[in-house]
Amino acid sequence: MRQQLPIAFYRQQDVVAVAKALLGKVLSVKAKGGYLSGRIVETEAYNGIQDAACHAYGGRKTNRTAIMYAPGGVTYVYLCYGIHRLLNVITNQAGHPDAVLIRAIEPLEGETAMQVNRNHPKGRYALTSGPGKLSQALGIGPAHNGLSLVSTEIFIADAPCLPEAAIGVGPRIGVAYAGADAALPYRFWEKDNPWISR
DNA sequence: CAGCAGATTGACT
DNA sequence: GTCAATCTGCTGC
Repeated sequence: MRQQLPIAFYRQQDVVAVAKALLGKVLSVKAKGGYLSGRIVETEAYNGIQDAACHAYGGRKTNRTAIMYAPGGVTYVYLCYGIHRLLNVITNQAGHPDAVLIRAIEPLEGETAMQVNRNHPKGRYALTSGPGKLSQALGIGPAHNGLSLVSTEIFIADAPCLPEAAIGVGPRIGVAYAGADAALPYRFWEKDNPWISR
């Protein structure tokens, strides 16, 4: 197993740089019978209080989003549409509610267990190719909200950054309501990887 | 307190 | 292509 990313990685101030750097790294979650893990192949950056697409836009703070104001290096698991859980990584210093949404991974360890979690084996690439799908596949739930990423429960292992030429860049998904901020190129993915979302 | 929309997905026309 | 599922939180009465 590779080494965990240090806490300093998450506390960088440029959330966009962190979102790009996370591509190719390996997300691991402890589960019954061992770890479930996968390469991160798609991310989105949410740039704190100045980003209209971010839950903490304008300094909003609720029970749900309070964890975003913690120092970087913890998880933020958000329940979307009352059904789907979206896994975020909180970045930057305390009081700066920046986050990186993990949108898709490529399974490495425990793919069979992920299929059991998903209970919907319709096509191999449907397993983890979306933020709600990957959370379900990894068994991520409310109990995973606010956990430290420097732990044995859930962590991200280091790996070489992708070459610039292998990274696709574009606007984020599902944030059309955010006005001008919806067009920002804050979504990153590994080109030609079949596990990215649609 | 009611109504509504949302960082999604899967089933159906 | 459309639409429902179902919880959080914002807006307005």
